[in-house]
Amino acid sequence: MSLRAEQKEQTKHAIMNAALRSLSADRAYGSLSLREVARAAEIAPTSFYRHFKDLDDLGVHLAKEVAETLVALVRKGREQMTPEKNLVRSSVDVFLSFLREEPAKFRFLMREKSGSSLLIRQEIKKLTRDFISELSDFLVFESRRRNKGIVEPEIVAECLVNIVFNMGPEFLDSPAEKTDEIYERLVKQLTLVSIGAEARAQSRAALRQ
Amino acid sequence: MSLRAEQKEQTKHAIMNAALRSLSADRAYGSLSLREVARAAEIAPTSFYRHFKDLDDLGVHLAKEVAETLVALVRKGREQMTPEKNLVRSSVDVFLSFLREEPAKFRFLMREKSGSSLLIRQEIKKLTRDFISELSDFLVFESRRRNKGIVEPEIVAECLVNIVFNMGPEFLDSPAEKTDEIYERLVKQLTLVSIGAEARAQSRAALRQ
DNA sequence: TGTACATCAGTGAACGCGCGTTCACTGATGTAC
DNA sequence: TGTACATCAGTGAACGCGCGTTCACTGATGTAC
Repeated sequence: MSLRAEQKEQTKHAIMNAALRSLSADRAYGSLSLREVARAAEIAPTSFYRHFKDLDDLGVHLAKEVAETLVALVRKGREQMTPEKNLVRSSVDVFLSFLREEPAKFRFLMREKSGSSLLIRQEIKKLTRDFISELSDFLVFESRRRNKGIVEPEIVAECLVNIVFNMGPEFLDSPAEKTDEIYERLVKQLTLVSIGAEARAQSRAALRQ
Repeated sequence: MSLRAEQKEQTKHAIMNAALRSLSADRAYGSLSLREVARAAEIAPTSFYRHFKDLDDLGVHLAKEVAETLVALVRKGREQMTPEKNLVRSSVDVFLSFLREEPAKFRFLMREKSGSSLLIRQEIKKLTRDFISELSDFLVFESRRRNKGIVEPEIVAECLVNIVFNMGPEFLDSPAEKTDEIYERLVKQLTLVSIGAEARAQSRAALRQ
């Protein structure tokens, strides 16, 4: 890549990071202004247009970056998985490390899931679908390894992802002393679904015999 | 109530309804302007201040109105419940009628749950807690009536509410021919949790014997 | 019931401000020979 | 390697616009006697 292209890429990422930084606890993406982002990225407002069509376009790129982070997260989760570890707890741990490392990305994801921009919402829907389908594959893989069956893994995966994502903001907003309680609540809810899935698989297997 | 007070109340509701109307599919509450709401309510921008401190204040009042609607919803659900009806399906039906009748209120609820205003978010958190606790009471009541146990009903209720609320936007955004598929997916997920809850209660009961 | 005064919901003009976007320009980087 | 030209990331000035908020005012409604 040429020097010029490298510098351009740098500025582009400076803009994206500036936008993420601006999305602190009390700001929705839709309330950011182009000038505000430019100021945070330390460029002239007009320079913004050299990299993105408008704020919507930037938002879509941010969503794609979040998607990449999530893909890496699942990979990390799979690697850290060992036969003796509790499936639910270790998955929650991986998710929590994501929350701690990239709170802004997670907030962006949750807020803009139902935010003002149609394009961003579509991108996030796509990313969520991909994440659910990854988890679904993983569930099938794990249930085989443990010689258990699983019925409709996509439904189970969607359920689990919903629960985990929904608890996320509560984690970020709560003081440190309450996170343990939320952690246990999250584990309990996921276990509930996991018990339900197992019970279903067993009754299905019993019928087959 | 005096004539003047009645007229004032009318205008106040005109403003609230105007705000809800403006929250169409692609608008976040945070992106509404005071002048825009005033225009929709057919009053002068300055008249807004006779009823609300600012847009945040209006948002909190909207959240309280949504809370009232939800309370009425639960009451309606309890009334429509008959011994022979499937618990999950009839609850979903009640929820869907709310979605169809008050789409704007539901969208407001989901969007501002993680929206830009702290005060509105707190109000919605409170309202959600109340709703979950209502459902939890109902679960206890129903499980007693059916001579079954239930373990940690609040956890189960929170789980169910998460799942139902999360599927809501998908309902509203999908074309009519896809709603049946989403309906079945929703029922399956809720059933999963309900099976999990039952399995847990049974194993708990077995241990006690 | 009538009168004189108080209240207050609703108003229109005006303010200063930050916004998104356009435009023509600069000057460093890249390219062709 | 040196030269002449092309590219294009970044810029500063300027535009018109809608915004939130203030203010002094109006006139219908309410109240006291």
